Amino acid sequence: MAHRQDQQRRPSIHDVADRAGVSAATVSKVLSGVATVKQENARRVLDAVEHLGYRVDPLASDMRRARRRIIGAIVPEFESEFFGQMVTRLESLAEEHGYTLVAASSRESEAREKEILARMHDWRVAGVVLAPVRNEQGPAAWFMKANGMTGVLIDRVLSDEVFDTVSADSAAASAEVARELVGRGHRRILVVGLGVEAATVRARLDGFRTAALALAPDTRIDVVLAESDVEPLRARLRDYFGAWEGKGERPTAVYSLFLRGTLVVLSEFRRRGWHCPDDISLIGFDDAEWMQVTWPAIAAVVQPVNRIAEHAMAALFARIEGAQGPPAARLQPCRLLMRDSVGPPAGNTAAHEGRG
Amino acid sequence: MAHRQDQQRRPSIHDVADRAGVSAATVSKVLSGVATVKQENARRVLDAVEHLGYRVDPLASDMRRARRRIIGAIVPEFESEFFGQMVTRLESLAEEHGYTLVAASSRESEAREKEILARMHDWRVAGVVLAPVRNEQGPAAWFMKANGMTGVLIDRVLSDEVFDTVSADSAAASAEVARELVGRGHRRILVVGLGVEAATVRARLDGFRTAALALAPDTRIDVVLAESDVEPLRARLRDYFGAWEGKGERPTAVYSLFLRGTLVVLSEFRRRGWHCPDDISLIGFDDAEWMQVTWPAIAAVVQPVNRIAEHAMAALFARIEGAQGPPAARLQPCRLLMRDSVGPPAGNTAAHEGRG
DNA sequence: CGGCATGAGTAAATCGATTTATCGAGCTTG
DNA sequence: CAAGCTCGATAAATCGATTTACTCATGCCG
Repeated sequence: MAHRQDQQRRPSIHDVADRAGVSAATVSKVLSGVATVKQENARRVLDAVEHLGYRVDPLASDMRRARRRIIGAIVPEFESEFFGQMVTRLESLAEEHGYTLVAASSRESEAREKEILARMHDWRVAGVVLAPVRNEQGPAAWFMKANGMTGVLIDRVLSDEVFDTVSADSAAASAEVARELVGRGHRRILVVGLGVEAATVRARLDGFRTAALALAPDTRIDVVLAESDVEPLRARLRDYFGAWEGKGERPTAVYSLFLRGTLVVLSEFRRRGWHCPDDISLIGFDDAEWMQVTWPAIAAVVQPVNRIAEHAMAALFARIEGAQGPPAARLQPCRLLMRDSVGPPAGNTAAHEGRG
Repeated sequence: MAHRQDQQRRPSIHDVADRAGVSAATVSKVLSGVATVKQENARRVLDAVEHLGYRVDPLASDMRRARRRIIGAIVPEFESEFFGQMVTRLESLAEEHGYTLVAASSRESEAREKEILARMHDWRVAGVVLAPVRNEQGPAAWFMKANGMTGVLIDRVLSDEVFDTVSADSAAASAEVARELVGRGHRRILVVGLGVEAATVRARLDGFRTAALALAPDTRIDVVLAESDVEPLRARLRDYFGAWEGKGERPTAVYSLFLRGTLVVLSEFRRRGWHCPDDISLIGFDDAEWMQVTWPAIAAVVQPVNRIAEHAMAALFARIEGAQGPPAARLQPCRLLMRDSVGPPAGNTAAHEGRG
């Protein structure tokens, strides 16, 4: 009668112990599968658990151990398909290992990124999967190092001398894009990139440039850099294409290094009345569901989201379980999805002038 | 010398107490802003906190109270813009109240939904924001009721006799769509809907039908229902339009009740070489960034994501703080974004009057 | 038979904070 | 001067589980 748990209070391990006529320690042993418990007692404990609907309180359970059964994930945003899928996959993997995933979005702010990390440190997470806003040199990664946290960096990152990194092989994918475009005869190509100092984005550009020039040294590559916001980018593109007005030789193909860039480029084409691939070819880094239904469908580099998530978690759990050795920098291959937006250069046969 | 925290161990409240020459209880009081502490001691405590870089362990701090400072959020998926934005906003709001948001995705499975809920119950979350897979009658909502959990239901939900609900006013938005289409002269309209028993989706259909028939009783409305998967839906649409082959009077407008439906409809148009709005008009429930850059831009109903999140959190915190009273069912108005995909019926350039 | 290993179980310490009950000092009041 | 009160501070209980250290049998062996 001393313990009544039928009201609001959830049953605790002591309620189970009382009902089974054993001590709390024994209950704990049964539930954690320690062998040194009499059959009879184990049965009584399990009966009591069943009857009371007892479930371990993960918070209390984690109290005693230095690292809790929680994995933190930090992504720049939840809104994109890429990070949405990423978080989903990370969540599954964490659960499979008996961990709870706590995800947070840095909203493209390094300050916030560090704050979140500090909070996760407060939570004594066992490990963190960090997709940094900029690159591996940000304050967040620094914080993780300074506090001896266990973590893995993904996506906008190439390698690090403390943490394992996993990302898409941007350079290789870009080289393949170069092969496709140059191979079809394009010699004037516009690359739309992010102004951010992300190592990955730089790799996308360099990979493309190197491969294109190797295939055809006379290839002329223009680069327009912009922030990720729609409006400034739109303005810069307008200026860029405006400058070609009247002159004959504008680019015959555009390679956008990031998703929103592809979106804005496409809408600029529409504004000018240009059609792919007749007037100009378009290919983008990063795929999205809508790209199949635009007219025409847009060719794209598909990032191996799932494989990145899987390798990141594998590396993280290895470190959590004490794996030593130098940090590994892993690159996952992308898939190039050619669609109707890419064709041979427009001006090859007849002069093609879009009106601006 | 007894306590050394400089190694790996984070400083605990006792380390702070030692350094400040007071007891742990006093430190706790200072940090929680209780007034009955001497100035001098408070200063010493704060100095020690500063010097040691002490931060409260939220897990330990939450141990004693029945409800922890955690809010759970469950959404069907992370990949869509809608739920991505939703989680982002919920996260901000939770943080503003000093709570941590733990988000999980049910991946459109009611079984998983219930599992997640059980886990959150284990975590003794203070409250849950649940966007159910189907509607308010699922096993998850039932579980919440059975366990006396505090929660708010959002999105695919109209009202509930236990929990507050917040969702977009689908019916009103659909009525407005009807006004736009019927007003432009459309009398044969195809509605593409989900087969799921979601109250909201039903409301979208009913709202549209009622309004359309009220405006023009001779309006003919066809309905194609499908699951959310792309392929079956594509097949059903192919069949539907195929049946009109040769016959003259196929629908002049399509209203899709969900985002992926809009996507598939558009790609079916493309396959048939139909162009919006000349050959057929298209408008969809739910907006996405890509809809501005398709050719033409697609008209859409914009859901008030942020407002839904805000009202949901407000209601939730009110309940957490003990607000009584009957559950409220709140509907947030949508915004209709007319774009180029909607025009007068094909072959009816002049008259906005129906044929009667 | 004494000594030692082994098996089964439990009391109590522990994790890091919060909260309750208590205590001592200083001050007022009858 | 004793009783009563206030203020500030603290020891100890508490939250719910895990783990350590210890007890008590029992069994085996020399």
